[in-house]
Amino acid sequence: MRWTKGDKDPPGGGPGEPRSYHHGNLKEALVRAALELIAEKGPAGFTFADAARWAGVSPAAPYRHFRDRDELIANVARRGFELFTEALAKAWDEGKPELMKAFDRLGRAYLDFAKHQPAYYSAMFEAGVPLDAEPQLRAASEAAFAVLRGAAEKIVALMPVQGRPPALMVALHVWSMTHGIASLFGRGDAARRALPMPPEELLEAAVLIYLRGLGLTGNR
Amino acid sequence: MRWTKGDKDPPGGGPGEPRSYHHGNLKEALVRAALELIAEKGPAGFTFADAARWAGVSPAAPYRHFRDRDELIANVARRGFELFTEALAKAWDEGKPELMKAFDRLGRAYLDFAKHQPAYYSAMFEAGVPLDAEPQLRAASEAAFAVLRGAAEKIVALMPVQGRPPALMVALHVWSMTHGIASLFGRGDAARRALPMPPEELLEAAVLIYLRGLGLTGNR
DNA sequence: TGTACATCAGTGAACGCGCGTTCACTGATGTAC
DNA sequence: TGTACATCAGTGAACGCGCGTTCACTGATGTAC
Repeated sequence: MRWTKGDKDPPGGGPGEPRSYHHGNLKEALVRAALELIAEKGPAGFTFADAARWAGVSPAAPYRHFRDRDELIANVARRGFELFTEALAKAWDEGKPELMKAFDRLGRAYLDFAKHQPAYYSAMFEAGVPLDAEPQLRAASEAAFAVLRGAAEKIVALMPVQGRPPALMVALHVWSMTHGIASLFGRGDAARRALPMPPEELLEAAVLIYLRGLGLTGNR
Repeated sequence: MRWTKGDKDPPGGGPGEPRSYHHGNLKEALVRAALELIAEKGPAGFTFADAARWAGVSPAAPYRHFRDRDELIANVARRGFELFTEALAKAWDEGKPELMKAFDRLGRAYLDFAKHQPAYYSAMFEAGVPLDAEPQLRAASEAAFAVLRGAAEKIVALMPVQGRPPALMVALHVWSMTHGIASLFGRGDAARRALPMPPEELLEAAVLIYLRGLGLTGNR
């Protein structure tokens, strides 16, 4: 799931670099352009022509790779979900070595992604991309949620069978809380509010209180 | 805090209606146009000229009332926060007659606003309006949060002094959770996910579990 | 190894369009007397 | 009550601009023989 420029990329992956008549990697360059431009001005803040300009090609060139701007953004969203899934799965690491610690890592990984990949996050959650705008987009989005849900299942299994809450509900609660914190406070963005504590701590406290409410003491 | 068309409005408040040379209520009509258009196509989905067309005036007319599109949206956001504050305060009703029930009403009012005033909600939270884009915008936004915070203070006061959590933190948690649910599931929008239960119930369950985690039993 | 050819990614010029913004203007309204 | 005038909200024509999209084209690359 590479999204940074690799060693073997030909020249021309970024603005201003000289290149031959054929770009050689324009599709990737357009995705990178979209990421740069979204990060700068939001998902609505750039045009197809902007992306072409950023990649150093003529305004007609992107049509060889994407039908239109929406298809480009949907592609970015799909890649975003794939990276997101990977990041979450890595943080969760199947709950090893200790479920509660792993669950905390999972939440932090979520916030971390929103903070450090704001362009992907924006394309995934804020650009209004319909989930059927691109093959595999829905599947990629579901895969990300599946990590959360799998974690919730293991957490819930710590509880006695009677009164055990549905894992799906727990997953939705944690997702909502985390997404809410990420949206309201997670980015350095001028429209957001200031916080008296880092978002990671706000989230950690919330999850601890929530899990205590479910009857988990948090010390195992 | 009127935002619907009142009895005394002159003709011309909406598209297609005949009117005299002077519109008479163009500023309000432009705000309504923005709301309609945001609801239809999102906060980035309309232009200043669109708003003028919707209100039935020439494209130059809006300049008598707003410097540019951003000022129009910021105005919508401020009005949104004012309505939001009013709706939340009314639902909370100072915790009467019973704190827990009132707190539940507060959460529902939040979701209700996001659902039934998606255009305002969008302008307030998703349009990227800087809080200093309009006089009173920041104050209006803080007033809304103050309702939540005041409620959290009363809830926290139910607990014994030792181990009482900061009310600010509780307010932030509830705000994040509610905003998260509203963003992910709260609107009928195609980009959003389906839910196995109504968002109101999802929120209610989350808040109950959370408050239980704080040591509140929920039966008083 | 060299040559001919097919493929295909990117060019650049062109188009119609709608937007943002300005301007001198005009017509409705309100008010002083 | 009527009239003259000031005010001001909205007009409509105009402008430059950048966008999305198309098109016949061109030049680089790969491959069959």
